[in-house]
Amino acid sequence: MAETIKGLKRTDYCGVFREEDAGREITVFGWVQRQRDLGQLIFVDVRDRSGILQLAFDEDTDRAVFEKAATLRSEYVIAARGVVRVRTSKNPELPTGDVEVAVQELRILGEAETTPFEILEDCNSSEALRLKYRYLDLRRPNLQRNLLFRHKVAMSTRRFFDDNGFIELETPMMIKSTPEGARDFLVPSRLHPGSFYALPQSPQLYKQLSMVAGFDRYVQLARCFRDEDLRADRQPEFTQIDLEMSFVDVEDVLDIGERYVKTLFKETLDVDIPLPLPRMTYTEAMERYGSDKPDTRFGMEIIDLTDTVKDCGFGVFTSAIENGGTVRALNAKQAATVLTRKEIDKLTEMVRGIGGKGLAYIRWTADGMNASFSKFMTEEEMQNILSVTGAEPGDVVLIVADSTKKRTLSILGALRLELANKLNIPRSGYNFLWITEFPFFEKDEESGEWVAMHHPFTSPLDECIAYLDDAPEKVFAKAYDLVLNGIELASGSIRITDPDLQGRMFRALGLSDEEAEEKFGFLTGAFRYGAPPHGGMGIGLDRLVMQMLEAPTLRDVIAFPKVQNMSEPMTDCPATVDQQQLTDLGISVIPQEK
RNA sequence: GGCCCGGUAGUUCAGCUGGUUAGAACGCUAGCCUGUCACGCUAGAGGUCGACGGUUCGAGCCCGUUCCGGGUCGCCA
Repeated sequence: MAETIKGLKRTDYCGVFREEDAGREITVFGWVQRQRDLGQLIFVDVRDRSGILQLAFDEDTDRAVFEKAATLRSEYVIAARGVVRVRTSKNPELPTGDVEVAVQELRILGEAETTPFEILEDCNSSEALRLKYRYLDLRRPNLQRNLLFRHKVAMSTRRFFDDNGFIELETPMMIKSTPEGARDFLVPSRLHPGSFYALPQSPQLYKQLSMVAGFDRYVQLARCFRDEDLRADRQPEFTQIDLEMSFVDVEDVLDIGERYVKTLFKETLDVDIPLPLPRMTYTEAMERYGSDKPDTRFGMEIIDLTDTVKDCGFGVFTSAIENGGTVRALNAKQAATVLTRKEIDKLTEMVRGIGGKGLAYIRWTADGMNASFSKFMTEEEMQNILSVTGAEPGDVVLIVADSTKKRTLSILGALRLELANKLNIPRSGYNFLWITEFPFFEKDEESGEWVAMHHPFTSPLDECIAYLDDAPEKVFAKAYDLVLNGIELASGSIRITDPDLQGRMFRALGLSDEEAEEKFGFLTGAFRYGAPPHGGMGIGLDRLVMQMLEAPTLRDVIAFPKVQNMSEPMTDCPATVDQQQLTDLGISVIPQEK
């Protein structure tokens, strides 16, 4: 039977005690990390969120207290009152290792069964098990640290934006579904059978309306929802630092964004981020790194071989070029020992898996040079490739040819990251990069139609408006992403506020006036009553914290995350509901075929 | 939905070419122990080898199906 807390008040957290506290009478609460019973002497490590403190029970301890200490087991919740004293044998491993508490009063506030896994810093139990007992997993010091750090990030964020005149508004969680983009989570309406709310993918439209409403600067630590498959860096439910500013252009938003990043990293990590952050246009990022979120902590940039090989004898290269494509390469410096034929075959498989036709290579070892296409090339043509790629003995040159430039580049972008992993290229530090001037439209590979790359409220660059109707490929957007070490951290844009331009935008995307009115009439309607020019962005808080802590997955920085099949192992949701609940909502569930 | 990897005590794993009663470490239980701190020592308990079916004299091991978990691609304006 557990004892009560009556009459006890905590004086300190466990982790704070040092030698100068000796002699103090204190009371602590916590969980038993470990009990070491030496017969006439018992030590108990008690743990709370601040750390671990040793309790000591010996010949001077009251007999009843001593006997109670003997019954303590791991993870019991206890209260201890006693006097801090300097240890006879100190433990340099522990911040509190110079002291211990001679316990005068001990209470067992809650007993504990043997836990399914040990509550240890380096727990090697499977994540599946730990997620089922997430409340135990969260007791581990590393997750405690991660979530306390996340709290500090959130506090620093709110302080920064408050200091800069932003107002936090709460936008609704039950909104109108707009089926463009990611799939919405739907919430049925009882009062309107057959009608549904959606959970927001972002507060986009509401924050724009708050600009129309005159709040001028808005920020929100906003929960967002997307019904798409999970990844290590993607959860269906996530938090965005969502902001919007009136009377600004691209420069103003980037300025706030980078001053925020600098302040945050200084306050929480004591890391200096030099400003201004580097910038690169989307086109340049694709050409150099084959990605719109390049990891710039290492080089290995993409090399253009199109001119070099356009007249060569290798049909794979020349036909790609003749079909409007391109030939590009990576030079994996000094990789010949790691990239054996077998490894290159694996890379070829990977390339095929992501839509490439194949992978040509030159492997230059001590035994000489071996190229997959050498028999199609003259000596001079080979030499040209070597000189353009800067190849030297020990290098492996990997070449992709494809009839579309975008595919060539993105395959090499993926290959570049794979190579960095395989070759263990050192990557450290925090490399921020703004990616600017995104294309406005992209061609859907299947339908061949132009679709908006961002949401349709993104403003084109001023000088591109002229091309809107006739040359969509020439239209670039006032859109920008913030990339950190190859991960997209933030994304934003300057919005369209001119109703005429917005109408042209919708038409360019194939939306009829009626459809546009039906879907977004409330927004375009608002813009007819005086809309300030505005823009903003959303910063992924979870990803930001994950990067700052160098955590391998988002699950390490979210208290109660979902797993790959979008369930939560602890509560076992989603789950079926009572038939009556469905009836009330006017919903019948179609049995799913296996 | 496709592909890859995995599933054996509470936990992490080992288990040979298919062959007796499936092992180890940690944890757990009990006893001993006055300076431990991953305490030590002694003893003990603990298993539907994910599930189903097949091959075989014999299956943890081979085959098929299936379930579960992780990663990845599709997807994520």
